[in-house]
Amino acid sequence: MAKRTGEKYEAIIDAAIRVIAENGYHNAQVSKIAREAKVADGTIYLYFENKDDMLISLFNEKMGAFIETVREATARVDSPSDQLRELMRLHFAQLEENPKMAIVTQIELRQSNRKVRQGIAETLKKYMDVIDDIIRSGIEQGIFRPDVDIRVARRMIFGTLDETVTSWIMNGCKYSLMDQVDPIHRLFLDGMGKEAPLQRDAHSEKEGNA
Amino acid sequence: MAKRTGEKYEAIIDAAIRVIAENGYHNAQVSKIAREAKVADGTIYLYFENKDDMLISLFNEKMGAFIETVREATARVDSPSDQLRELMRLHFAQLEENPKMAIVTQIELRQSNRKVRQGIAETLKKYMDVIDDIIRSGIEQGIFRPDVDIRVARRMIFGTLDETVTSWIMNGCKYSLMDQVDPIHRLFLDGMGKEAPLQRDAHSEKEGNA
DNA sequence: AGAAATTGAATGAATGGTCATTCACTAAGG
DNA sequence: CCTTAGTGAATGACCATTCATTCAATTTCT
Repeated sequence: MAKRTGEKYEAIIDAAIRVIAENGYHNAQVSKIAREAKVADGTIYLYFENKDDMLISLFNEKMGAFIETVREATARVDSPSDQLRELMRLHFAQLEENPKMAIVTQIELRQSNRKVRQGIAETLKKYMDVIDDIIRSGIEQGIFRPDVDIRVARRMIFGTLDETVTSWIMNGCKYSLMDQVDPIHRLFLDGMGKEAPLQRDAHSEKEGNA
Repeated sequence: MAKRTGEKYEAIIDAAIRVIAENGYHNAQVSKIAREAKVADGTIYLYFENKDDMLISLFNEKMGAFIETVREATARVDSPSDQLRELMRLHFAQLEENPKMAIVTQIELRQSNRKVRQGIAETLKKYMDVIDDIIRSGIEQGIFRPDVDIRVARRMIFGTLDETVTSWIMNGCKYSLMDQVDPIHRLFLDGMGKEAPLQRDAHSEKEGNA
């Protein structure tokens, strides 16, 4: 029971993406997905344990492939700064190319229940690890400041990409995400502050505040 | 019909926060919220149009008050850099102080349907405006680089704070959010890159890339 | 080869459980 | 005695999941 491959397996996953993106999570009934996949309701249960399992598989299948792509692409680049840019480009490209997938992962799947979110979290963790690796080698190679906290930087990077995409979707996918790569990359590397060493040292020296 | 004030009104909202935080959005039945508020199921419909309306009111009520606090606090500070720090401190303080509220706004309410999210978006927009104002005056006062795109910077700021809080919750609220204020603030202002003007100019000068 | 038996993928109507919402009723205050 | 706030059992809509049934393909038998 619950085959995890085959023509119908993929047809169902792709249909689920379309149905969820078009109708929203709460209106994505199993029967609607089945109809879109040109399959009977019951067939879905030959390929997935239940609806949750289908959603988790959907995410892991697509996100897993994406992470592999990012791993390969960043491995082909030397500078961690460029690796970061490459990751951002792929992140945006992937979602810009496939807005329905973007809607599903950025908006709709976040409405899922605890179990689904747990199944998703594991895969997401792998993406975080890719980001961590880039930051770590940036520090080791002396490209990034040695005192950046990897976890803090990772949350900034992921949080910014995520918010950028969410906001893009919420505004109807009108502009190009790819145009944002360089401004964001610059912001990550150089910050928004004017070069003013004195001002900066003032903060980092006193540290404690009420 | 649908009074939007009174003792019970607040009791219901507070009960909803507790029930949703403890049971998750999908197990927060109206009857459970009513019981927690020591009120009959039907009473909820004297104060709210329907369940959605209750959730939207919950968010707007609490978030609205928070935004007002931030507005007042940042108005008492001159430097946009410190205004930004103040906003971050309040953002983290508010959620650290009230983890149940944090769970509801960061995790559970994101599972709501389209209508709820729309109701929420409007209030969230006001928060974005506060962030925009800080960035804008930072640029005007020459504290921030004149070429930062306000929208890009805003998404970085909000996205980072949001991801930081979500990650804090997902890991069981074990560490202090407040400790993150300075490292993040530093990252926003100075970036993660080592001071290397030559490297930076390389990017900003050529611009286009395949 | 042809007939008969077996398999199991696929079907989709029926089921059962869950909840948001309603409304006929009660109680308290003026 | 009338009004208003509050009650909670009953209702009805919704939907994931099940399972008896179909049917095409494959295997076994004569």
